[in-house]
Amino acid sequence: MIENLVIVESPAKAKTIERFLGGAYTVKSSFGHIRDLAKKNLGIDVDGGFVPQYIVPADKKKIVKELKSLAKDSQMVWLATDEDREGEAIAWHLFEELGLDKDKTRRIVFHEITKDAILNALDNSRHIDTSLVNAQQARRVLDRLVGFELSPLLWKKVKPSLSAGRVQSVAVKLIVEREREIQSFTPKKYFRVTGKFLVEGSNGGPATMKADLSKRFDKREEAETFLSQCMNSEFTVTGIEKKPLKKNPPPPFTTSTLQQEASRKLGFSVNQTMSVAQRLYESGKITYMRTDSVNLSKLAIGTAAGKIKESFGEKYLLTRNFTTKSKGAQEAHEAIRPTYLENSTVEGSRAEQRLYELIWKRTIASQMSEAQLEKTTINIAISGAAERFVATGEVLKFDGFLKVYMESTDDDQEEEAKGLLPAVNEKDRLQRELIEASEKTSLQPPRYTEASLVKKMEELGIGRPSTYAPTISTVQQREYVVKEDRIGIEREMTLLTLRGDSISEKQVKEKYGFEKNKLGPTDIGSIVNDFLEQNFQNIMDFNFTASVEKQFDEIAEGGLDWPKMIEGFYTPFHTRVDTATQTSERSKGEKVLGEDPQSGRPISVKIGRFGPIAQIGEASDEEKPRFASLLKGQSLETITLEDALDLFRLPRTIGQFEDEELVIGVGKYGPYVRHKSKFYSLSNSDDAYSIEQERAIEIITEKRTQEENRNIKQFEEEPGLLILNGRYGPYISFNKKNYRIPKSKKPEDLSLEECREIIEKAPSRTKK
DNA sequence: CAGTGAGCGAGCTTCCGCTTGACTT
Repeated sequence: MIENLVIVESPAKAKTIERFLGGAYTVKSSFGHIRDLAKKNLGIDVDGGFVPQYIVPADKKKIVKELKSLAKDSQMVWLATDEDREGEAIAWHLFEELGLDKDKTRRIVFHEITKDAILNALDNSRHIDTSLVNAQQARRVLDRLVGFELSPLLWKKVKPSLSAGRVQSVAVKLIVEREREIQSFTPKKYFRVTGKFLVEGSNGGPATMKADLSKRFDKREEAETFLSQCMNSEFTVTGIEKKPLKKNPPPPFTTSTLQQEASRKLGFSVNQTMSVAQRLYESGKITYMRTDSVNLSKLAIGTAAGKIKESFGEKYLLTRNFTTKSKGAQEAHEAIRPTYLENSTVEGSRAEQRLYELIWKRTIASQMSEAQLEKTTINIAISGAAERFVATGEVLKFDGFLKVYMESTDDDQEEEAKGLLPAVNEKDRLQRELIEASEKTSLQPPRYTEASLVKKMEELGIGRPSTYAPTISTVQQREYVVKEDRIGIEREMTLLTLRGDSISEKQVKEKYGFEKNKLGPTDIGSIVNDFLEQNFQNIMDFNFTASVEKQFDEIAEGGLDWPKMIEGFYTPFHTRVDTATQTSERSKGEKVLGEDPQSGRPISVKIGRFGPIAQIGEASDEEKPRFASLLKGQSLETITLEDALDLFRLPRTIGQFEDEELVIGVGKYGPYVRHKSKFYSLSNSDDAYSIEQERAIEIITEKRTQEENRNIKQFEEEPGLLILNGRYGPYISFNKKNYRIPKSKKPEDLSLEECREIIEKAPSRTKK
């Protein structure tokens, strides 16, 4: 007989709690939800008042069986699932599925895993909150209806295996809309003027002071006129202003902010962040990593305070509580923080150590005093001109929390390092060293990163901490969205410099549009988005989730009947699905670009069976249409008639080499040159349309020498063992497996014995 | 490795939100 059975959601949590409670309590976990809607026929009896059909999924049968038998032997069962909508529902499903006795079941909740919080929870048990459970059922049923009615519609109208849903479809929409903003963006050119003035430095020697002109010029002529005006001007300090500035530390991490900072500071993908955090959590080093709360337990704040005093002194200590600002936060857990704040570092993999350190610093910083800065602004008047120069500088008076942590931003524009300004006095005449007018362009909106998309979704109240990473993966798996690098372009900008009595001109190269690991829509992504926008505007509205959430809240408060709410949504929704099924055409993103000058037949693009294609002529024509696949980086939306025509210029013969033809084409793996029926990939900088014989031969010979150099060493006794030169340097190849060569050894000097030893000692790859 | 681009009409795909492994490379 068990005295007390406590059921929580997470096994790591169960372990900790059992330690706190001791022998009279057995703590087990449900591993999340134990029941879900059946997958057949929606899993909802739509006509019978939206009655959900719940089943225990195959992978949950074992745990349900185990819990059931434990519960039977227990005097009291404590349902200690999270205190939010989902947690309440899990408790209810447990109650139902385990066949619990109402008199021997208690519902308890706590927001932090501390001994006090848990003991306190045991003293304040309650019953299952049916209204809250109903709100969850409404949420679940609505998501199923949307997902399982829209997805099959897409299979019919666009392509099999596609999907749509309340969350993912809006995530894709964000990406599609941003891309369109970028495509329709016209950069504005302007000239920014900066001046450098000679002043006396702090050590008495000469120094320069940089100042920006208060005005930008749209045209080069205006900038030039201004520079020539300055030739004879005097520059006088007309005002010095000093302002104190305070900076507060950011709140401790939530899932979303952790993903953002790990992306910016450590270059982690959201998936990577979550799996590293999971390992830290499982080994007891951090608190739960899926949370929307910025709250810290009293105990944690106390430990942080002690650590701060000890390491930095009382001056650096300022404890505070943060409150959440994000929409729909349910705050069932604490913020993400180290379990033991006294440990500033931990053991583990490099990734674990780095992420832990980030979490530790952020948590500690959140309880430190504000940073104090002094901002200085110096105004400089120009005789004979209405504009003025402004120099700004920031001096750190007291570092406060900045001693341990500085938050990063997504801003691509580099903040110029502003330091201390030299000491100048009002009415000082400044000597001009030079004045520059440099051409700039306004920046296009940035594409989303995984983490900045999560941030946006959180702002809109779409998705939950446990779903951010999976959603980002889903939209990429469906091929609605791709994560890729954009090389950008290099362009020339004009730089005008006034020095002495002359103005010189220079062309400066500047990179534009370079982006790494950014998200962009695919053609399918855009087509699906437009199809959904056209037929289901309400669901695609960024406020859809917020408005249904409001209704879920009413259900949770007992003021609204949940099947009624669902009916109100479903009736018009289902009608729209029916209409779209009957009336809307198949969406292939077809678009006529113009006419083929040679044949006069129309040129169009669309999604074909194997992806986007260009087409000359129509299927109904007597003469069959000609087809060509679009190249990587081209899209239905942006391809021009010229680009499409170019596609039909391949394959083409560009000359001869060793008595055989050189043919340029584009295949599944990109552009290639074919020679003697062998294929050689072109490099990124080669252009399939303009590449010439000479360069093609170069590519071929390069590849040949590379292949010759591939073999470093071979052994007669063991012909299957090779020492090869690969992309990442020399390695050993044996039995289809590759082995790294220790840096201390020279690959060409290795003996067979040494090779065997390396193979023996190679770590098994399944190890974490 | 380097192509295809109609529809014979099987049987499958799909949601969001809770949780972890069990699998590969």
